[in-house]
Amino acid sequence: MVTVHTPSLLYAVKQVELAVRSRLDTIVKPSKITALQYTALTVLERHDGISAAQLARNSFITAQSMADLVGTLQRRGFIDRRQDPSNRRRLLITLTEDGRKLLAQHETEVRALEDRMLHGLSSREVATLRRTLNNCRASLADEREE
Amino acid sequence: MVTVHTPSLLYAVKQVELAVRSRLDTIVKPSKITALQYTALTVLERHDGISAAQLARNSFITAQSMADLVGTLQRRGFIDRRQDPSNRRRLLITLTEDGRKLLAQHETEVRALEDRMLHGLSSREVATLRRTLNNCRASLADEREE
DNA sequence: CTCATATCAGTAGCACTGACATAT
DNA sequence: CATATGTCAGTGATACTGATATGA
Repeated sequence: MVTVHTPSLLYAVKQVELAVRSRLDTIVKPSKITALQYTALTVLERHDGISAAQLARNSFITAQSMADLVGTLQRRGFIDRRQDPSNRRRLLITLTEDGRKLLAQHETEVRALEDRMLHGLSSREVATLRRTLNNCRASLADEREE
Repeated sequence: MVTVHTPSLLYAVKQVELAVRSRLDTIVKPSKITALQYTALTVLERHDGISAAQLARNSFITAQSMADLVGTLQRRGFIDRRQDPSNRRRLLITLTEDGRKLLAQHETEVRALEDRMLHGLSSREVATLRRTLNNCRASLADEREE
């Protein structure tokens, strides 16, 4: 019989993400959006004027997949896109007022969700988690290691 | 200061998960399975004789969604299901020899992926990450807080 | 010409709700 | 009766490949 030692940390990350998505979906469901769409809006809030292609690279998915997501958010009126003056091929994304309202609408509950996730952890442990996760993300994104 | 506090840790977890899924999909693609299917097999390896319903609860998805995944793995011959002698309604899942072979086939690369994710972290930091993620998962799963 | 960006078309996997049968 | 498990049907999202057009 073949026995394999499974990489439990890859799974631990997945587990937390699954739990977060489940809870987040419940929170934003009244607004008829998904957890992924909500998360994309929070990214756009922090990266105003980004393009869909940049967003796709940042999210480790194809430009085509991101186009779907962005198209949905635009049709729903949560984002606007306008040509980059310095490169007419690029369409820069900005949140609309409706988009910002949507984020504000769920802000309290989402923050409570994060607090719940971090329940029982010291501020030092939270800081370490943040730093460690950013490190993991950077290591996985590093093209030189491919 | 009028700064909207965005829940950056929820996003940090999502980012790492996206990166892992992207890399893992590439690794297991030659076997014509997805990262999620592979991950499910690693869970079954550690929880032999679990039911699909239990697996669904553990993964924060519906029993119907899990039935899809389990059905695929069974059709592909990676798992078997047999009636629980103590409850004929339940179907207990076990890995087949093919399932174990599949896991063994990608073991080295998947372990390397985890090592890559943890690159630059001390063994102490890795231990802390493991403990912290388990804590996050437990806090999010806790029904009493709903 | 090459590269990046955006898009269209088609396909597959994933996850949901609702309904239903069966076993405890 | 209620509860848990499994399944079927239908729908929507997510993400992929391949092809195409356009601009730097």
